[in-house]
Amino acid sequence: MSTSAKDGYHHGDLRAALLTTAMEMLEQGEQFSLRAVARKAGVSPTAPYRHFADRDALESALAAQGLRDLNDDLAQGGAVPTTVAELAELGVAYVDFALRRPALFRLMFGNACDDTNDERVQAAAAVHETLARAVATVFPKADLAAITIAGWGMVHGLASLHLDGKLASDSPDDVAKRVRASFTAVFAARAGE
Amino acid sequence: MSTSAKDGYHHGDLRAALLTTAMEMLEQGEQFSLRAVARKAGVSPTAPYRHFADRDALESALAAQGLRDLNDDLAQGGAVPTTVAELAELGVAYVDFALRRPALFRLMFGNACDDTNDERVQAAAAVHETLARAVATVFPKADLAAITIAGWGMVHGLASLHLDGKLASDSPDDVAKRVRASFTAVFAARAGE
DNA sequence: TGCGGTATGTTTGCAGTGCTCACATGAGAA
DNA sequence: TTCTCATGTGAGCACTGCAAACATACCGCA
Repeated sequence: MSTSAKDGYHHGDLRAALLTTAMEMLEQGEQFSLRAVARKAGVSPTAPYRHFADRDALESALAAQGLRDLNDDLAQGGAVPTTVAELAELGVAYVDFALRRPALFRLMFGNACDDTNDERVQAAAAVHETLARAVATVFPKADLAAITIAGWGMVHGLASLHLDGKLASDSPDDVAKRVRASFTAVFAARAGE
Repeated sequence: MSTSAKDGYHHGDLRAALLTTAMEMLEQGEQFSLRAVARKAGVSPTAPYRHFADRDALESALAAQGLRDLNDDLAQGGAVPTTVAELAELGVAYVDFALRRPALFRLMFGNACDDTNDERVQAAAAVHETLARAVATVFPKADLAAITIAGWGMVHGLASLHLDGKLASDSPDDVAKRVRASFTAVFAARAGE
């Protein structure tokens, strides 16, 4: 039948329901546990184990979804940046994502991610590629790998440090300004390469 | 009496013993819990509550110690860097710390740190200042705040991304090379400012 | 020297968690 | 229609953080 819930013993599409329920809890900053997700989905405490091997598996699925969402945010508008200023806006979007969805961001980047051949690894690679494509357009003559990693690192670090309160961040606007300032400080010198 | 353990009912200096025990567990990658720490310290499961309000308090104390250790690593040798290459070695040390003591690094930077007026906040500020001093020496004419934050962000991001497996890291040497390459890619253009 | 207050450690107990295993249900193939 | 097996349930184990109430012995004070 359809993917919507049904009233009977069987749910219909519990896997999807669990994922959306869990994602909602993350967004709202609620304490996250397999049992709590099951409870909120109106199902027995152990039902999730039919769809996820363990808690890590659920978290990985959420992280993969988060990486895809982040990638969508970065590709927002569809246009590949051509100037340092436009590249900086990619950074702003990255940090903004982290601050808007902190719990999810921590899930995406906060644990070892040793999962081999996972949708999660692929989603992370897609983010990397989006950033690399942007860097390649803005700095066609530069060392692509080095600049991409440097830029990703910087943006990711700014996001983490703000998220964890290591950099006082008053308003979101201030944070965005700081991100732009970092890009300017670091990349302006090589504009046009 | 002294700070060493004693055989009797009272421990002597349980607080310090708990901290070192917990730190050992972190270093060895063991699963960390208040009860496990108490067990390993040879004391009842709830004894730690006499010295730490809750689990968070213990973690904050460990994080503060970790920040101090990191700061020591960065100040290693005592000499303030004067060239971009020497500045890059600060970055190498930072990333190296994260990879050598991953669980501790996650404690230090992985949670909200909303603790006001804490030794932890102070320790984080000390790290910031060490980095700022280095940047000020290498780039005396540049925008200190912007470059410091950009550099800290980059280094911190590289550490996090490596730690979480988002950047394939074969050997520690490769990681160090990548960090140096990032510094070169980003700061070489403005050497001498 | 003896005494009592208090910091420190213990015991008991509760609610919550991840996870396993035996069992129940019913949707869909035969 | 029947039977099978994916999907959901329930009881239960070991563990966790944390809160009382209780035990001990170190300390200052008379």
